Amino acid sequence: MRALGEKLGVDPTAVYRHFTDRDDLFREVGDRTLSPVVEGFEPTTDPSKDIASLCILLRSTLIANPIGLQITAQGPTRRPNELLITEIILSSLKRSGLKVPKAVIAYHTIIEHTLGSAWLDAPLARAGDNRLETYTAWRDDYRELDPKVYPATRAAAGDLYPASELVFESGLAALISGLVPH
Amino acid sequence: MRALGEKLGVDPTAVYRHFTDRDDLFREVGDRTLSPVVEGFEPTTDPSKDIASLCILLRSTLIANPIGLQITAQGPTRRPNELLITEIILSSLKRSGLKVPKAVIAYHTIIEHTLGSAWLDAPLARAGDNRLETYTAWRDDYRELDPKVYPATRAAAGDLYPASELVFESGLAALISGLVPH
DNA sequence: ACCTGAACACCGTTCAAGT
DNA sequence: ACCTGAACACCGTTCAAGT
Repeated sequence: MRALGEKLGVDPTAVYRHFTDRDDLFREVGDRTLSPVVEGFEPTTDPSKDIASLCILLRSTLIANPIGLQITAQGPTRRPNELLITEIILSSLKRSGLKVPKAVIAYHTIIEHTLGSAWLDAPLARAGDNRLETYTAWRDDYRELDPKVYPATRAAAGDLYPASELVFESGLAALISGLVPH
Repeated sequence: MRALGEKLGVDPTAVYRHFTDRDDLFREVGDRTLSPVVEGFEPTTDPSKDIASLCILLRSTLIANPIGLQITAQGPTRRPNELLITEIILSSLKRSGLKVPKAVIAYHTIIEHTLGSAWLDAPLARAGDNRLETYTAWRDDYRELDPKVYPATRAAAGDLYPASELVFESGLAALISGLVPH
């Protein structure tokens, strides 16, 4: 709050005139950061494709600007951009032929997968270029494990931590093809 | 740290003799909290079943004691219990017939799904009994949305936020059947 | 070898007072 | 209607000093 005050050229406590507390401010800013998702989304005639492209865009947007991520774990903000994202996913699921109780489970599963992936990948993605070096260092650690205690991990060591986008998208594809009629 | 010191009847700064910093302590405690997963796991002859039961146990353990969750987002701790969980999943995937590059992607996808679900559900699960009341309050909010702007969300309002275990397990089943040979 | 205690450099937030 | 500034009640961590 002090850093924000300085950035704005204003007393740190002036913010409390406009937001009840830090989390309230974060919810508002967090929803603003989602506007590239709503604006960048391009609907097609294929509901499964729409869900996939929206989720990929949502994940990369959250990773680029993770300010809203921690607040999301406390529940839905029910603010405009978040609601529009919910609407796009639910209406796509409806278009795909899913009725309401199953569509809702599919929605929660898919959004949970997307938010979870963004949450796990955000810290490393921020690190930028040394992300690849970090992965290499981890792999080296796994390579030094005792093959008697951890044989499968030791054998897989060199292949651990592939591109996180690949992991996310392969999971997303499995979820969509498992939960959405096609 | 001050609260911990008081609990131990010791100066708050005494901890720094044994751990380099707060995160170091949390990594160690976090791995200890995973021991019920390793000890409670009961292997069968079905690799897919083993992965599912391990992940369900891991998720509920993390939710019951989420101290290690935030640290996990900064990368693997590579401590004993975490490594054993990795080993169980990778060896199950191997048993199922998956070779190394694909097995690793399946591993990351499945563990990401499990950690992500625990992260999203932990705050509400801690709230305990008013969790259901919270869900009801949220549904009421969604029911009041403008049906012209959010038709699909409005129509699904009453069914949103089903039991989080159901959401997690249906996603897990879809992932396993999509990524693991059977 | 381990712990203490003062201190540093921070936090989010409240509230009376200002303009 | 909005901002200021002092103050409260906290943080994690360091480091010289103690036993």
